[in-house]
Amino acid sequence: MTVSPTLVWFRLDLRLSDNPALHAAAGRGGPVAALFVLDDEDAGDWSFGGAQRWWLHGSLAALAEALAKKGVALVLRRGRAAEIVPAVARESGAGAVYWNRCYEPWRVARDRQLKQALADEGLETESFNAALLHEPWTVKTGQGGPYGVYSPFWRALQQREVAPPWPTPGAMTGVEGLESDALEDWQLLPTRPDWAGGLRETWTPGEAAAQGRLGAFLQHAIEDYGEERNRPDLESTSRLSPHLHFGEIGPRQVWAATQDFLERQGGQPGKAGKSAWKFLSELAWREFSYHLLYHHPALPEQPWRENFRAFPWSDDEAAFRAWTKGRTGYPIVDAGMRQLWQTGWLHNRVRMVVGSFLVKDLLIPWQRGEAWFWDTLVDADLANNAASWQWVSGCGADAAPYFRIFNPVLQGEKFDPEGTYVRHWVPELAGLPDRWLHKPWEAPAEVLQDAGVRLGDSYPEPLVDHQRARQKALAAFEEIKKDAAE
DNA sequence: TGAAATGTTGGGGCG
DNA sequence: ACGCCCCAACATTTC
Repeated sequence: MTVSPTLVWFRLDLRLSDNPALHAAAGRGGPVAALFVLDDEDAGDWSFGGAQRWWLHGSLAALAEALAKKGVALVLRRGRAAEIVPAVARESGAGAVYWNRCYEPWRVARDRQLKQALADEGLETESFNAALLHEPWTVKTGQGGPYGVYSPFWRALQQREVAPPWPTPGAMTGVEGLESDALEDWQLLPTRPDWAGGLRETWTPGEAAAQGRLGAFLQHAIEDYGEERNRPDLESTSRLSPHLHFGEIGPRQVWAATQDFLERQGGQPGKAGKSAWKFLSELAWREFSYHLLYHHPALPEQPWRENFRAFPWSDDEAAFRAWTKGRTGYPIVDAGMRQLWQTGWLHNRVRMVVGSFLVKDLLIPWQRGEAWFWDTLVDADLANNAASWQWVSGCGADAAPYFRIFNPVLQGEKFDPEGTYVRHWVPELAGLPDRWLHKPWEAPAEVLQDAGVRLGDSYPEPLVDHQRARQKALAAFEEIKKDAAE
């Protein structure tokens, strides 16, 4: 008796290893069809941003090639998943449709309906966990609710066993004759202008590159991660975020590989061991964000702390534009915003600095920063992006206290002490001595002249005075504190 | 996963 | 020798 084909619907799980849906499809025994749907219409405000589209192109090309080697063609379709998935299931004669779960609210709602619709057509459906260490509904406090504070969440996570990764399927039988869009026709790559040069230089999308990143990190950087992770001038972080976002590598794989590293250390509580656990705790922040989003679907739009709805934001369009362009006059902020624009990525420490600056120095709503990051980050991830902006704004779950305002000068001096980061991304300041690099407006006129810096001309004057901006922010926060008390 | 303001301490200069 | 002041260094609290 022949087994009917299985349709695997790929989404943010663009890998063959540790892919439970694909693994189950291969194990079911019949032919396997693979589908990716460009579902912009379903996504509303949260369809893939520009940098993500660039990445998606490369990732889909890599996935198609890897699947082809296993005997399976990747079918590309564009439109509403609720129509396309059942249609491709019919076209392929599938008896079952498998996919890995996503946690964006719009996907959760859509997929639930879709699953019912497929079942109504008599198809077997099953969804799997490929994106998280643990499902959001399985991690509960002693009270039985979801965690709202990171530290106890992380403690709870450490008590749990992480499931091992699934093996990569061997050769499969494909389904012939399914029509597919051409990837090029989706026009995911920018053309006029082609702003993706820096992205191409910086990144290689795809599962193989993701594994390469992880391997290189474990080999060269993880030992010093604890001490150097906050240094944007060093290559001290894993840079796995876009690979994780698109599911080119899964968190269980990262967890398992890091545990292997820990075992090779012989379980010693030394620097390397502490660093490795620090790295895992960052993976747990990703997990925490996903759980928050799952339990609070309004996270990307609404402040978690409700009194922040009354916050007296400013709507200074010119200031927002200066921030996006990296022309605020604060070197560490500008360096970060330019790194983001050119490479589609930003060091986490600098994300906090530029985020604090937008929200607290410029008093611009965090949702605007969130939207800019959504469009420009290759790793733009609904859960991480929303949770992190709420964190830095002081309105999120377990957020930084509202009065925690980053001083961009001190942050620059502390985390870019030799100024290599600023000099690289803000070359017009490269000639300044270290002493003035992070605060050029305080430099004596002759120092500026020697460095070829003309403030207000070759490099902007500070957009705001940080000390005064800080006082304004604190006063604004006092306003909503009163509101909360009433 | 801050920074600034304020408080405390202790060494050294000096009358 | 002693008390006084200054102030850097560190600690605590406040925003």
